[in-house]
Amino acid sequence: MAFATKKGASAKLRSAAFKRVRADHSAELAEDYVEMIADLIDERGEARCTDLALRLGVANATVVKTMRRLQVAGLINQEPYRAIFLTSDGWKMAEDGRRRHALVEKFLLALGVTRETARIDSEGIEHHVSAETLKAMAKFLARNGG
Amino acid sequence: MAFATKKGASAKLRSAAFKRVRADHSAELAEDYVEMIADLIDERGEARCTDLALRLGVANATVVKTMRRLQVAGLINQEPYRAIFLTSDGWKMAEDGRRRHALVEKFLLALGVTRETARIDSEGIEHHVSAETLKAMAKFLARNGG
DNA sequence: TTGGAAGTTTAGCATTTGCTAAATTATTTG
DNA sequence: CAAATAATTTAGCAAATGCTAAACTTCCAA
Repeated sequence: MAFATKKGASAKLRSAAFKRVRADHSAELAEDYVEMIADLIDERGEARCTDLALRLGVANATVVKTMRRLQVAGLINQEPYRAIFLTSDGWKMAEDGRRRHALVEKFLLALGVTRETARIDSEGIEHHVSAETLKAMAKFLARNGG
Repeated sequence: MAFATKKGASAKLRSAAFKRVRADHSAELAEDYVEMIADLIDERGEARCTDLALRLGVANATVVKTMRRLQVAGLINQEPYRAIFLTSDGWKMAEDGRRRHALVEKFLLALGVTRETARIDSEGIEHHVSAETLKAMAKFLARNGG
């Protein structure tokens, strides 16, 4: 090591944040898919791969592959060539996501950004907001006409 | 298609947000690495793979591989077995990241979360905050003792 | 009831991002 | 200065996430 400075302890603390971000990313995609499946079921009675692909902006085959992973993860159920259903774990995740998403979006609106920006930014932000920060956002909303 | 509902136009709009998130993710890693290289150079005079690996919580070989990509992207310069230097593009990215990062972290603190949460959440959030939202955060800070 | 359009799946590929183990180079020290 | 220690690189692997093209089902309509 070129410069013998203290490290180790502080570095380990620091690295924890990055590890959390990396872990978030794996969960993130599952959450987005599951949330959208829930939306489709509510809006039109069933969720189909094609609709998912269209809304997420990915290819059909990508959705299919992801569905297999989600099934293995116990979040959805699907028979070949049939519509997609959420398991109870899936519904729980979807509803958690929706709640968080809605709150972040409302918060951004209350902060004064445009509707469009709130919609886009909340999509990226929602997965990285801890329970504590979420609570602080809720408190802010309560104070500022949520 | 099972239920003939309007789609297409609204779906394309919707999918844009997800596409932005996916695009953000590719940039995100580069930004984290570059920002940390800048920190190391400022703190201790040079940036070494080992220190990066320690702080980011990844294996050494992972850093090396990423360095090659960053070099191809024109963000860093490095001779074999030597320290890492930022190009001017690299410095620009690092400074952008630092500014955004610091602002988001201060904003979270002003919102009332603990120091630790602000540190961790800002790490994940900073990459998904648009210029407009950033400006709104700055305005909030100006009003609320930033 | 059957033929074609629409939807789904499979196969095969690429990239990113991580890992461990082994080989190589630099540095420090006895 | 040579041996030991530390740092770096290479090689080879794996998983996640994306793609296109081709094959297969399903379903509606003539």
